[in-house]
Amino acid sequence: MGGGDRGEDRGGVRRARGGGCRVRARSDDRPRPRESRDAGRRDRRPGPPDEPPGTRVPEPAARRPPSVGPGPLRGPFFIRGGTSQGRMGPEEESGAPSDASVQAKVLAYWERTGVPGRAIADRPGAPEFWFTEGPMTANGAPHLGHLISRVLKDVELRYHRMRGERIVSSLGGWDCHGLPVELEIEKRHGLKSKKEIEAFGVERFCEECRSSVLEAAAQFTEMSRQLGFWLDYEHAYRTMDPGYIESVWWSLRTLFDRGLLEKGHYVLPYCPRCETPLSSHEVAQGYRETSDPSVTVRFPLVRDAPIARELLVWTTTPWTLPANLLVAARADVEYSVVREDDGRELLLASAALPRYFPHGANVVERLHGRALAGATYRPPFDTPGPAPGRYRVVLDDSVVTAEGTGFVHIAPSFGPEDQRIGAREGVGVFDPLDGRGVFTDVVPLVRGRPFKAADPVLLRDLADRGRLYRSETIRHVYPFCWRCDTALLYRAIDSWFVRTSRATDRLVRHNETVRWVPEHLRDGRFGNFLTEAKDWALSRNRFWGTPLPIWVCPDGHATCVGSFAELAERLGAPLPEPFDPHRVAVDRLALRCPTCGQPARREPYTIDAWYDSGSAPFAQYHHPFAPGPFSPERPLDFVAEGIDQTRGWYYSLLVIATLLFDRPAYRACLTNGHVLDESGRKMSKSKGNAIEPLSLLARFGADPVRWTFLSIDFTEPMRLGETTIQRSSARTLGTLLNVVAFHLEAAGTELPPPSAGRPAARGALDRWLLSRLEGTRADIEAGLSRYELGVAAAAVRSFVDDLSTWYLRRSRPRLRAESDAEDRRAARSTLSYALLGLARAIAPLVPFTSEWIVQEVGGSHFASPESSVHLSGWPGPLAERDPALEEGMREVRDLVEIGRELRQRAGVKSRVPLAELVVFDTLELGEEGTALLAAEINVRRIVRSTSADQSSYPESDWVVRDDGGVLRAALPRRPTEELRQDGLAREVARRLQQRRKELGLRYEETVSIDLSTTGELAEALAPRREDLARELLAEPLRLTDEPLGAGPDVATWEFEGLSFSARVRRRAG
RNA sequence: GGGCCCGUAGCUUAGCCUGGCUGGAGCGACCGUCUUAUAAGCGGUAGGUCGACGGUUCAAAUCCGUCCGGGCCCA
Repeated sequence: MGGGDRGEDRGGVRRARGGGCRVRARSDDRPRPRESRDAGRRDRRPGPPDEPPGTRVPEPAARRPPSVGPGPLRGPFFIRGGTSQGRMGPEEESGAPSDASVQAKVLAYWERTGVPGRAIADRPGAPEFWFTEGPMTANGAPHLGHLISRVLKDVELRYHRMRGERIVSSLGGWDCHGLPVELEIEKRHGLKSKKEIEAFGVERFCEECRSSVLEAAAQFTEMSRQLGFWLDYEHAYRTMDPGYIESVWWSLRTLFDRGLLEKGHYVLPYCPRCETPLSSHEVAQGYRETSDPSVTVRFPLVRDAPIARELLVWTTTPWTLPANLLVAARADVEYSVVREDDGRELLLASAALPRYFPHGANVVERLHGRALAGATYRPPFDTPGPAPGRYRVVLDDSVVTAEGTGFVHIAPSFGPEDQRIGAREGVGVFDPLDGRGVFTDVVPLVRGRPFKAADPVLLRDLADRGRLYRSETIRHVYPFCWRCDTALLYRAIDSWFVRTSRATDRLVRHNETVRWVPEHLRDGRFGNFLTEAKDWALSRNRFWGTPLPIWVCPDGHATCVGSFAELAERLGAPLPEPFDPHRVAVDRLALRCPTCGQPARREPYTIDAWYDSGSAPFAQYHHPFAPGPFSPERPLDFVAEGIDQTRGWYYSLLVIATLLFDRPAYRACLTNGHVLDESGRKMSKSKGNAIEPLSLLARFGADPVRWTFLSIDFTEPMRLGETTIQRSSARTLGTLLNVVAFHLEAAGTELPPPSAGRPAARGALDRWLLSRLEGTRADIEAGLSRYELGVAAAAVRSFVDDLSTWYLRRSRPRLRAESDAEDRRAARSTLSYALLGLARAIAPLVPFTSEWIVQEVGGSHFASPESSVHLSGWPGPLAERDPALEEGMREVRDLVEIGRELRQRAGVKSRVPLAELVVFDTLELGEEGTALLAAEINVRRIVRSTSADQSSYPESDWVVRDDGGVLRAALPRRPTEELRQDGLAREVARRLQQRRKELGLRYEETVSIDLSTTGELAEALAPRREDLARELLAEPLRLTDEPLGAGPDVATWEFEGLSFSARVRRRAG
């Protein structure tokens, strides 16, 4: 869409392939041009582009960032029914995979097996979810704004697809027409004006526009591919296609017949460089602060009196003074006559006196505006020449005194109010500018000067003639062309209008039915805009756009053509084959006026490209000329774009739906804020702080980027940088990947089979995890159903946290070979089940990570498309919720925290066991809860006490947690001697484990250990030698009091005044 | 000049609609800690006029008003 890439460079990477012309008459069934077929076939090739078919992606290749930037044209990448090429070879050795390697692997799998095409395949008969992709401006390079709204759309579309719904439609879309594209071509050929374009050749110019669009589309498609944004790009709609244009014509004809499309001569914002008027919503995109003259000019009254009187008139546009025809005053405003030292008298509003005479003025008379009505004056320049009624003071209520002098200079060509007043007074118009905003011969003084450049010359002339009272410069906000950044001017011009002002109440009413996210937009920014809706200036004096299908005969009868068939009929001849309904081809066609029979010529306009994009819901189906699922009664269920589209696509969609079908355009509207850099500044190429989507995706992978957008509040302006992405993705996605990696490694070949189903979990920890899993699934479902994506993300974050820091932490021994077989199986199947369930529930959010988990934990290892999570349905309830259990576990975890605090206060490290923890008056923890608590804080037993009597726990022997007089728990200050020795053994074991790790030993590898120590430590170790050996997988573990001597495999440790040394050796074999 | 949004610890923020528990949490800092998944986890410490002022109320981060600051949009 047009609004997307304001301020971005348009110098996209140019690819050598020319744009094949796809244009043909609608009856034409010839195959597509070669180029797009080639592009398609390319991607049909199995495996990643750089690999021969069917080979495994080697590790190093997976670590390399996916290729971006200049490269071969990829073309549409979602090919339906792609072939499967067998499985990918064995899994990586060990350790958690990086996001980038996950992404590369999953992407290759999808493209090899055609999963995306199958996932988005049409499902006739299924419940429908109506959506339309806002057509992307096929121009310039994608930026972060494109990226984020595509993430939001993709999440919702995936969710609804998983629910079994039929997405109407899943087509991608390209906004092909309009100034952005034209500017690109102008730049490429150094064209400076419309005249030069005409000399260049309009047909050739349009042809270049067309191919430029096709080239730019490739970059956007690549971004979507890397992001995992699944739409049907192969059949993407394009606003320049003949069928699309015919649908737009049909809609314009409908409006024309209803009297809602009319020609007028009104003052409109006008870009002198582009030589075309702009619509108010385009102007809205281009305001910025600038410096302008602020001048006050003397307008001498023509009067029959000895004392000269002069009106003071203020303006910020001196260049409009040569077009002055009237001065407006207000009847009920009081004006003062101020006598100057030289005897001349000045008139200005009394309210303006402080601004002009801060130190007081010699006011000789006061009068009201009405007394001045009809007074004549000498104009600042005499260019327009005399005519009846000119150069008079007229009265108008639009005059204000908050700024200026209370006298308003009226140039009917150059302002909406001016035009109205001029028309009322019948003084005609006078426009001394040509189409480029350059003064013509009628003002010799500034002939040939662009309007702004005339200011200094005109001011100097006024000063020379003593007519300039005051000249200053002000900073104020002024509109500039949103595309070429030229200062706009307001001028009267012929234009075709869509009469939106006649539908204001319906626009407002329809908007009230929309679910806006964030909600405040409905009645706030967007709602306000609707209530002041002005007529939509539709026509553009340009080349590359949908031609306005209106022909006018010399008598002024206008004929609006609503289809190609009608055009042929009115032409009395078949249309040329192939027919390209763009300028030149269409301009050539002269109709016979149906009213008077005279030849009629087409109005030489194109239409606002925003009208094209607002027609997308029906025009993408070539409605009403081709059969399709579109229904005039049904609004879209969902659209999502950036906040800038409140004045862009959201608006044009609503206007067109209202005028054409008298219904809202969409039911829900998800809107994201702008992306700022890390210090809160706007991103722009010129500032060098812009982040390119493709490089971002290459560096971090799609899911970390997606996750970041979902985790921050995307409805407000977002600060975003690399650290933001690193942090938010490491925290949740990184943790999740590590949980999976741990599970896979610990389970090894004993990974539960994929068909295992819901485990019959008996243990509290397992049941707790499943209960939490189901709660999470339900929260995600609720969030996505209400378009509250942040709610879904928060639920995932909290679950992953619990999964990692509590379930896995407490289950590590169970998951390894250390526990009994049944418990081990229970833990593994529970974890597998939870990971697979979670993966399905987060598939819409992080499709790559989700797919990887399902493939690896599910055991299908990227073998077939059938196993893809994205072809599975949205999960129903995954387990029983058990609120009491969740609450009990909360209590256990609270007590763990308390226990740790008590340990810290007692100064006893966790690895030194203590005899007991006494807990008071808490929930029933159950046997398992008690065991978890005891294990986690390393006490031999938990004692539950109901007598909260502090005196039983003297401070000399106990540390006590006391919450405002209520005892929670008590812990002995010191271990018993035996426990202390246990602790010492732990110290030794911990250090030797560390040593094992340093030596790079795997868990199951056995070692031989010679351990030398004396005294207290030897005493502690001797009786615990067997346990120690088992734990360290040491065969043998030899204890000695002889020094071990030196050697590279001997290490010595000291702690708490004790020391030992050990020789740890890997056992051969 | 108008409209909308935002303002809570150095940073990111929850809580505000529907007033009441000691204003929670994450990052960062510091001290300590964890028998080997993690850029991790855990305990503790420091860090808050909840933008300012006024009002309503027994009670205000929360409701109302005014103002200040920032952002976006419009004129």
